[in-house]
Amino acid sequence: MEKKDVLAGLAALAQETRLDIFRLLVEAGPEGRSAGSIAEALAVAPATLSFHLSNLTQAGLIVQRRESRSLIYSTDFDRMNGIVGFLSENCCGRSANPVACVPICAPTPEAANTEKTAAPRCGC
Amino acid sequence: MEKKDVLAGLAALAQETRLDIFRLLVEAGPEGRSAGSIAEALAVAPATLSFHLSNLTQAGLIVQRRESRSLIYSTDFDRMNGIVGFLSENCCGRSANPVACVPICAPTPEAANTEKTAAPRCGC
DNA sequence: CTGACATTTCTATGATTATGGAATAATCGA
DNA sequence: TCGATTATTCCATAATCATAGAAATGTCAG
Repeated sequence: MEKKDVLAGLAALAQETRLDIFRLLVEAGPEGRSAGSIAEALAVAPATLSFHLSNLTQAGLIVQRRESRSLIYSTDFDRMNGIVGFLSENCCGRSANPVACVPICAPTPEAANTEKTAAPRCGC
Repeated sequence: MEKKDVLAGLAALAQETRLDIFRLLVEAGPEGRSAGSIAEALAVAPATLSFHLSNLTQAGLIVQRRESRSLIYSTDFDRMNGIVGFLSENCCGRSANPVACVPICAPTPEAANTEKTAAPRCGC
């Protein structure tokens, strides 16, 4: 994960409407939701929603697929995890006080087993 | 963790200089670094650095303490974890496909034992 | 092909943010 | 107290971003 990608992701999430959209899609899971359904749920004007969806998509946080006349959006969990991993990289210089930094973000043991290429995480 | 706090945190991190500062402080751990040391490491003008440090502090991501003439800054890991937790709340409607959302951010088993008031995390 | 629907792109406006020079404030050794 | 050190606040300028109306695009049913 490169810094500019992380910056784009954080900038995308640092806006109330987009944060609402993202959380709605996290909740929706892999099935996702249509643009119209999101617009209705959040009471946002279509043009405004489209602007934000485009922003989130360019940041790589969500992906789009077409289903008939609707465009369905869903979150890209890998990208999200990459951003979190970037923030905790080299935590405490990879040593020092474990109390302070262990919680930041470590995969669960089950997840670690099935994981392909995990980004470096702070386990200190 | 309230939405406005999460937004402030994300907005603070969504800026290159501040992201650099934050990561430097994550690496430094609980000991932290002085403003001057940060300015030198990142080659940022004092007024500009101060602006960004103030921003990060107001967002609650870093804390300040005085040590003689220097102001020492260090990260607030709890706040960081709260933000990550907020992003993954209600992941996949608390059920559904575990493959998709498990990795987002779950505390390690050891951390879970010693934890006081953990924010809700996505373990699906 | 036509009309209805779902969503995006275009465009203009108003609002927020980053930068760094200069001045100010806090701390400390002599 | 004086001067040096460390860092912040003030200020003006330049740049970026959010919003939503109107027009355009893509999809489909009949």
